[in-house]
Amino acid sequence: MTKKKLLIVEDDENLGQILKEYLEIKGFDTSLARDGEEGLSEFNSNSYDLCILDIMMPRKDGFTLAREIKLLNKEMPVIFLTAKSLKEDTIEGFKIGADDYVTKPFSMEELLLRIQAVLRRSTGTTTEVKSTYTFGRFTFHYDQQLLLFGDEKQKLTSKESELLRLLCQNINKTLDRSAALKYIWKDDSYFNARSMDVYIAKLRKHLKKDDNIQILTIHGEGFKLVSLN
Amino acid sequence: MTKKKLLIVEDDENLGQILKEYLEIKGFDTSLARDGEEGLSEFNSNSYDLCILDIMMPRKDGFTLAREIKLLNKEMPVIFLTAKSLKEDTIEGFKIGADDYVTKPFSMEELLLRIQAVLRRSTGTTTEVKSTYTFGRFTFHYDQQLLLFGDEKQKLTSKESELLRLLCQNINKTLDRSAALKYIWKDDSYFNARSMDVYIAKLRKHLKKDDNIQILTIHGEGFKLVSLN
DNA sequence: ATGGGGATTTAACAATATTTAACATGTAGC
DNA sequence: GCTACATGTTAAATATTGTTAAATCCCCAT
Repeated sequence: MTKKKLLIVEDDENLGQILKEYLEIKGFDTSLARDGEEGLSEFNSNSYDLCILDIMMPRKDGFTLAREIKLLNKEMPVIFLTAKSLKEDTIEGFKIGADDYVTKPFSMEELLLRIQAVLRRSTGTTTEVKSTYTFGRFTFHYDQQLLLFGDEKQKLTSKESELLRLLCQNINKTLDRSAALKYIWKDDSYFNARSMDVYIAKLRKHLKKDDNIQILTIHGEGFKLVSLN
Repeated sequence: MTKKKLLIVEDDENLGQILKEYLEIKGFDTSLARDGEEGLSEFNSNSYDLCILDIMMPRKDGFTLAREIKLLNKEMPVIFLTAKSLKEDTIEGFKIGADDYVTKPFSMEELLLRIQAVLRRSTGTTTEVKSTYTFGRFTFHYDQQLLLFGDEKQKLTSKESELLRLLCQNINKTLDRSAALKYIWKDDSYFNARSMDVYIAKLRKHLKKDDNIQILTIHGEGFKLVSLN
């Protein structure tokens, strides 16, 4: 059995370091990021089995980061670290889909037990964040920003790729407008929303080669990439 | 024989986890949601054989969740978990259509027996929440928001699709106005109710191609999609 | 630094979806 | 029949999304 990969995002240097060392001794493979932004790019560049996120962090808080992580991988297990055991915080956390919640100060043993519990229950369900997607007669290489249709190659722009990836990652489910905007455009504003609409149009144009693939509009909510057959 | 799928909705992390683990050992395939909202979206995205719902939960209580589940699948077996054995609670529960009722604290064995009993009596009746409905000469693809009549394709809007799905799911039965409003419009208010009436009119217009299909008004209660022959 | 050229955003206008309003009709209870 | 209230119907008012093109931004080669 291979080592489980943990992503720790914690802005307190000391605590972060202690966590990392302790968990590595306990046989995990860990990465440490210092804030939400760094955490997201770390998450994007490697694949993990579980994320441990501090809530209060500079640049991007743990809740926001968790939402973005779940956008890419709904099943990714997340454990939050929080200073206070505020009820609202807890509720907000579980709304996002926290798998567990640890209130500081906590003992390393406690955290370890919770990590093991979460991993035990989520074994096998963990969906990797892929970089290649197949739907209908298309193959989409996110890495290379390339959309293949048979032997036709279509080069995509960065924004097109980002958006198509989110749609693929949520195939046959509704991709929330606001979540996608915050993820790709970093901000849900009027103009960004219009920009997104323009990109949806571009993607629809690319995808119209296959009738079985469609991007549906869910009015007031978002978009859904649907694949028949 | 394949594993039965159970949906557990319980906000107490400990109890939820214990239930999940115990029932999995007993050979069930289980999912655990932490509150009513999460429970509903879980229910919507997978198909289950039985739901075990706690009553007192944040965001959306078990009764409300049960009503919404029954809206999508009247036959879905439901077992309620409740802290107190309040008479009103029990009555309210059975009114909704509880199949059983377990008062905390309870033993795992007791719950297991009840689950098995409910499953035994409901075997085979479990109606899947489909995404394609056929009635009269129509075929309705909820996923694609598409209503087919022979080779005529009618594209539906999101709201039309949501409403038609509820009607289909309750075909030849009365769809409760208030329940539908809370489900689709998230809120039963005067204006939303009028909006719903407008959409009923739209659907009637679409459905008038087939005389054998009608949306009846059940005054003061709701609407009923009836299919003759 | 400068200009070309693709990528992205902004703008303007069109088309749809949804809600609100106004008025008509129907139903139940008295 | 009369009243109160629920529903039917249609159209106007809003809000959201679609579409296209111009304006801007950004990167890179010169």
